[in-house]
Amino acid sequence: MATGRTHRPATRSRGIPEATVARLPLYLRALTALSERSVPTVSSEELAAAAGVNSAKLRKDFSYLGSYGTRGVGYDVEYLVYQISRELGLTQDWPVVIVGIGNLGAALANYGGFASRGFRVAALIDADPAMAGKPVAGIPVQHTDDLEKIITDNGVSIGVIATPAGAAQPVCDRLVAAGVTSILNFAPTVLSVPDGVDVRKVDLSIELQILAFHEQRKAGEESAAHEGAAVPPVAHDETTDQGPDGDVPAVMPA
Amino acid sequence: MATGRTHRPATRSRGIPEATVARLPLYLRALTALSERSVPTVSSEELAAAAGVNSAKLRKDFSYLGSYGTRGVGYDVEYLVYQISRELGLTQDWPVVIVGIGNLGAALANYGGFASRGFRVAALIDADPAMAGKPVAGIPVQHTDDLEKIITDNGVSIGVIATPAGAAQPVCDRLVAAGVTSILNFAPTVLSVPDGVDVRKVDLSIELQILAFHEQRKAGEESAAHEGAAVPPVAHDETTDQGPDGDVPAVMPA
DNA sequence: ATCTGTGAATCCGTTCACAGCA
DNA sequence: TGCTGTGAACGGATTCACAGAT
Repeated sequence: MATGRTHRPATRSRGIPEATVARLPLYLRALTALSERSVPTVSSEELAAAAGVNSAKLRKDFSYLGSYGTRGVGYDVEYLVYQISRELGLTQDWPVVIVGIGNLGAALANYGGFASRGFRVAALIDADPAMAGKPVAGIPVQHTDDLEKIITDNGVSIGVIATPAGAAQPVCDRLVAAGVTSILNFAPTVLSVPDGVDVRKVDLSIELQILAFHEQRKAGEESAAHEGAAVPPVAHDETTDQGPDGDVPAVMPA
Repeated sequence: MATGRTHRPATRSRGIPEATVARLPLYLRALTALSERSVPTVSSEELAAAAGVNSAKLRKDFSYLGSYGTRGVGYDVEYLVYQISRELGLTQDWPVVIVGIGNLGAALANYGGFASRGFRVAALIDADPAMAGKPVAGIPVQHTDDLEKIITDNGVSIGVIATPAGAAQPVCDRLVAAGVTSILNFAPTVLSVPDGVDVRKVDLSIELQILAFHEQRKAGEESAAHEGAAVPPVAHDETTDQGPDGDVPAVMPA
């Protein structure tokens, strides 16, 4: 069939599985690297290796987007970059505000991955009056008082919260009230938001705790070859699967 | 080496599902807050609300740890804090090194959540000689040349990589060679590591891209009330479930 | 001959609903 | 009565394995 159009099987899926959505950025990154090296096509096997997943998963993922490959050959790199970018909504440019310009907020503001992928830091906001006007990453910090105006003036729909835990929910409420519908939360708090607002959470201490769990298990296994009598070293998981995706992070108050 | 086998032995009760492990830190945080307010017991319903999950999931999660609740009453807060801490391996204290002391590395070093939860920043390492000796968060930065010695001297098994993407794999290799077996990677790269080494990844631009996807979908739905004829607005998920919708992380061998 | 696309099988996690105990 | 603990049902995600396209 003619590739190149949003072939939309009305009967079924307009829904790409969440797990697949979470991997698209991974594929996109790998493809972008190939594109920069002017590689014209890539097989599912090669691309999967570059993205850190297995090829069956990758092909299944791509099958949700449509039939963008060529049997016997592989995928056209440029074409796939475009299709995935479009699917992720990166062909437009999303203004983002960062609230809470402490160490982490500053790091985020300076993070180059923003601009390069469809995101633009529209404003930096902090509650400390002493910060107001000070440029961070070339962008002057604005005071929290102007939050609502900043959001509406810039048409911001994505907000990043990098405040201390205690400030996160109030900030979140104001962002949502002003029209933000997607939030990336670095504060170690469970945010409550109305229906229709997405929250993703990044929590450093949680990630470390998960690592500690596995670390402890490894240490225990070294000596504990007993217990039960039939517990092989269980080398954890098999394939090169790197992705935590989603959670956790942190910023902690005193 | 493709088909990595790794039989997963029918792990008995010692095998807590990954998804559950990923939530334990969440419960622990909520419980710690309750503990600080001297709340003696809590029901699955209350604790679930505080952690941002539903109560059935929480009870199921706890059932993997053992029967720590009292029917008709709830869970003893202090006891649960202890049990979960133990399960996560937080009753011991884990020395951690942070490699790459740029904006992000500094933010991580300053992050209070470390010390408070069983982790101790044993050293900060950077490749820039100009940084050497300069204290960040009260800890003097050391040069990459001494990486191996620092790891072994401090018995470090958990490393945090906050370097630019290009430096991540070489740093990772050196960490692993020196004895590190768990890595938290903030660099936007797929790391390859030998079997037995855990890698978790935190990637800001990926999180934003996932948000952009949903954001785009929301925008599209506003006007597109057609298509199919039987596709209700599907307000994403129902309950304010903050979890990363189910993905779990990572372990990856080479 | 090679590599994609995908049904079918399987695995894992979530939710349901109720039995069991305080 | 109230709330935990858990088998069973369910649903989503991963893997398998092969049909189909080039």
